[in-house]
Amino acid sequence: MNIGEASERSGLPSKTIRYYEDIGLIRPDRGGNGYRDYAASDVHKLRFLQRSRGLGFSVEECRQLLALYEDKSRASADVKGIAEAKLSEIDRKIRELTELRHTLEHLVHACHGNDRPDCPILEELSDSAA
Amino acid sequence: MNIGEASERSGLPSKTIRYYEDIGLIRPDRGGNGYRDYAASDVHKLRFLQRSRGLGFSVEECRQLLALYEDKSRASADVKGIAEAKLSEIDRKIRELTELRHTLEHLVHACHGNDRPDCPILEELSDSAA
DNA sequence: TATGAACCTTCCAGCAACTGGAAGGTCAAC
DNA sequence: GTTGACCTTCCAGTTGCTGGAAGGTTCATA
Repeated sequence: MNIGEASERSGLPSKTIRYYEDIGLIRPDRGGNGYRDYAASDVHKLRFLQRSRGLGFSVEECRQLLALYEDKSRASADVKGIAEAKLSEIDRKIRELTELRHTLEHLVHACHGNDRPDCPILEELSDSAA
Repeated sequence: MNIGEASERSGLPSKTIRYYEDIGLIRPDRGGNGYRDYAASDVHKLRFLQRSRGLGFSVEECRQLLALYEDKSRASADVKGIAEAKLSEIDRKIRELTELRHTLEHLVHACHGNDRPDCPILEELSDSAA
């Protein structure tokens, strides 16, 4: 499939997809006309990149995560080590997002007053340092 | 407190803290010597920024999130609207992270073989489009 | 009191990860 | 065969930092 369809299916702009090719994250085939030709597996990788980038992983981290799928014959200690590091990173992100969610939800419920002088959540936040 | 301590407490490099001031995210006091002077509330904002940036929110989105705390007298419809949009965004991120976690965990457990020719998770991934 | 380390300041340059636009080739339909 | 929606490369600009130079401040120790 052409880049436009790959873009639509992956949720990434064509520009970004070409950029990912530039930096060696994906290597689509080329048709006789010079057009990039994406396989279904390419789209999966692109979707994967779209998600992990959106979740705050750097491109280099995404490259590592991607390698976990692609590099079938890699030394398993390497793979395991990287994967486990990423797993705890993901767990941390989930925890932080959950906290952020609670804070925000609390804010919405507690501070719905229109011209309320002080917001209770602000007091709370000022104390809950950590 | 000076920028060094604010950096330590917030987990953000001093450089980044100054940059956030440049683009108007925080406005610390200045001492007679010209040094920036951070209050505890500044550190809370910085920690908040550190987290939300790490979770894939853009600086502009962080500015909005921050406004939810700071802007006590804002029209409540605005605040609620923004907050609710952010809440569903956060929910999506949590869902995606959870999926990513499962995939990765599956990979670690299923593909621990050293020179295993094919990895079952790869087959699975190739099908589970969505 | 001075000297050195460890802070802080501004400014400017560079990098990461896109993003937009120009200039031009391809393709399918009418 | 031409129009419009694709695609191509290339180059410049933006965002969000990040490093380094050049210099001022503070504080402990000689």
